[in-house]
Amino acid sequence: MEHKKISKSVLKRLPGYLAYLKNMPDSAPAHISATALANALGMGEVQVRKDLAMVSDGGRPKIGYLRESLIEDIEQFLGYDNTTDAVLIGAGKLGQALMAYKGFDEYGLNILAAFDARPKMERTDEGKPIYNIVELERFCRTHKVLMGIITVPAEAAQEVADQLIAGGIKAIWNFAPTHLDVPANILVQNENMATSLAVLSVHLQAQIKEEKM
Amino acid sequence: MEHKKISKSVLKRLPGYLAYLKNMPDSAPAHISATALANALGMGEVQVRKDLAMVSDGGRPKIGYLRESLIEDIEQFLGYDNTTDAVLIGAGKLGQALMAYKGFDEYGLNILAAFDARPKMERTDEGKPIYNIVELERFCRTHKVLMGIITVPAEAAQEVADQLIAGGIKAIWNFAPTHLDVPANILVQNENMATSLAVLSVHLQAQIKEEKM
DNA sequence: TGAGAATCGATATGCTATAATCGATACAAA
DNA sequence: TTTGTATCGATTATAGCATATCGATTCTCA
Repeated sequence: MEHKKISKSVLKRLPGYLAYLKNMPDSAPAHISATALANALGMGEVQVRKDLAMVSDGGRPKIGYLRESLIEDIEQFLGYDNTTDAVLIGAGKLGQALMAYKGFDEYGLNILAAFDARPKMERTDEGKPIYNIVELERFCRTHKVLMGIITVPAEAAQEVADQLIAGGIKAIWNFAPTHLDVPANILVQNENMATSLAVLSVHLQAQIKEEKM
Repeated sequence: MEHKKISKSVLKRLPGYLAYLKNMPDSAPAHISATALANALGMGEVQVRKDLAMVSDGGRPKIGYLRESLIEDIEQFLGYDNTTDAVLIGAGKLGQALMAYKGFDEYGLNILAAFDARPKMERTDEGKPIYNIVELERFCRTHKVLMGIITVPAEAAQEVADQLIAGGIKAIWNFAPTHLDVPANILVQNENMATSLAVLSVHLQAQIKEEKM
């Protein structure tokens, strides 16, 4: 399967399919149709079919997709088959929680080390090293790290981002609730809780208003 | 300012404006133009203007918006001015990290209590109670809680969601990497790290490929 | 007081994503 | 072998969103 240009919306849906497929019991049939997937995830069946067609060509009428190879195709497309190294900056509660999360292996993500302005310990509970932030740039360069995860307070985020970029990083996963200014070729993925909260909050307001009527 | 129908894309951008406005030093001018905002956040100026027009009408030519009242307007629109109560289920590392996050007050979110299948302590470090999950449904009903935050492992997420809904909840903030099946009037906001990772991973792959050429 | 500049708000255009439709294909059962 | 059905894949339509343009407004400065 060749890599075509893919839209971000499609890209964001793929992990959902993947998770569902992987969670199916082995006892389930070896084949699954786009229709079945759509129903299970509450989506339009056409959309699912189009999305799958972007990453795989194993779909057969009346049969569907072979689950095993579909999983493989999606994982390969998402690059989960070869691991990428990352560093995490900000060993606070959120940072520690991320370091402790086992599931990242599954996505081909390997957090090499954490950095902090004032490290409180030498290693995380999982045994990963925590360095002083002054080491950051050099570490990134020598280990050829391509991804940085920012879990520092908003005030410090921009500065950290600048150091990461100086260290040769190409992508930033930003958990700080602030906008980062970066060169065009650097990707910033904001994991901004504030935006999610906004959606929830507005929904709840509408609900309350409706109830009163 | 009346509440008009608003698209989700606009909604998701508002918190960005809000954060930027709030972070401006008091020494900055009292007025700010949509143009200035756009430049600061790296967006199109027309888009910013349209977004702001949805929630405020205080914009004056040559002057811009009065910062103070613009902040108020956005906050009111997002419902940050009146607090909503929430419960959190899953007092693991991520759950604890969220409980510890001070910033939620700012968004009008108040986490009343945490629940866990096997509580390891009676209170969080911040003094919020941790109850056994069997209490969940009753608690939600008696306290008229409208929002649930799910930070349990994927396997348990659906069951927790069902209990929340039985308890009368209207919105779910889901941190578990799985799809939740819920009635149509319940809003599920997925904070799915897997989707963000997918975007990052694909970007990095493209970068690597480019470099080799 | 009048000219100029900056900004807003509204309208119009183009694009992308989603949804709907239709024919083609492959298996199953008679 | 033939017919029916489920599913895929391609094409077309629709809708929503982003971008561009233009007139209207209001402040500043001479």
